[in-house]
Amino acid sequence: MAQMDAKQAEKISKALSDPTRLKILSEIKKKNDWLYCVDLYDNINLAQPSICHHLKQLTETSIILPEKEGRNIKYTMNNEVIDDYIVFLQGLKK
Amino acid sequence: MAQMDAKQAEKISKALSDPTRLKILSEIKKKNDWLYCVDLYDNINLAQPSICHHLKQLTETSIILPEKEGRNIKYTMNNEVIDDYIVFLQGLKK
DNA sequence: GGAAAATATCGAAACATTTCAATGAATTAA
DNA sequence: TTAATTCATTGAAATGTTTCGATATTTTCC
Repeated sequence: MAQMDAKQAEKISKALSDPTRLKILSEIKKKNDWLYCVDLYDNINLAQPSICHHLKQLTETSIILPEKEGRNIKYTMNNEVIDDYIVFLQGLKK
Repeated sequence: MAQMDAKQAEKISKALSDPTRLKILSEIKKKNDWLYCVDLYDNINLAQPSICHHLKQLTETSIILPEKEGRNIKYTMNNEVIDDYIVFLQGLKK
């Protein structure tokens, strides 16, 4: 990703503006590397399609990266996107 | 503000997840210090109550700080909140 | 005090997001 | 190949956000 523009920053912000999605990110962080989708069903009190919906928003913005492993999917944090977003935020400051 | 928790980060994210609000922040940045509310009516193609609504969301989260000056209100960026938000984001990374 | 200017509030329409039950698709294991 | 497991999609209800016209509030200037 080059320089993040306002439209991209808006999308990242929106992806981060939901308690379930922040919870998912903290679960990934807790796992330290890869989090399996299946593990979320234990920790998040929502129906499976809802969790799937939130994961989609996080993957579509590339905040997390999915990897298929058999019939499971595991996710990892994409630090680059967060870093680019931080650069954008720094640019807002006076 | 002490350590920003997930609930606060969610609110900041939501405040930043709208094109008009990002535009307002870039206008404040452009002015380099203080932006007058009135100046936004020229640069943003929305009715006055809509702009007022967006300013409210930015002030309620303390992303910008208002100051009354006669019958005008001027706004400045609150770097601290952005910095605290950035610390929260860094904490999401692996 | 009365008129003008700047911002805020209210209420409703339009639009977007979240949630879930039902169902589909892909993969594994028996 | 059949059954079980995991994730994705669809469609609809509930909820939340954005927008604006109308109107209220606050301050200034005459």
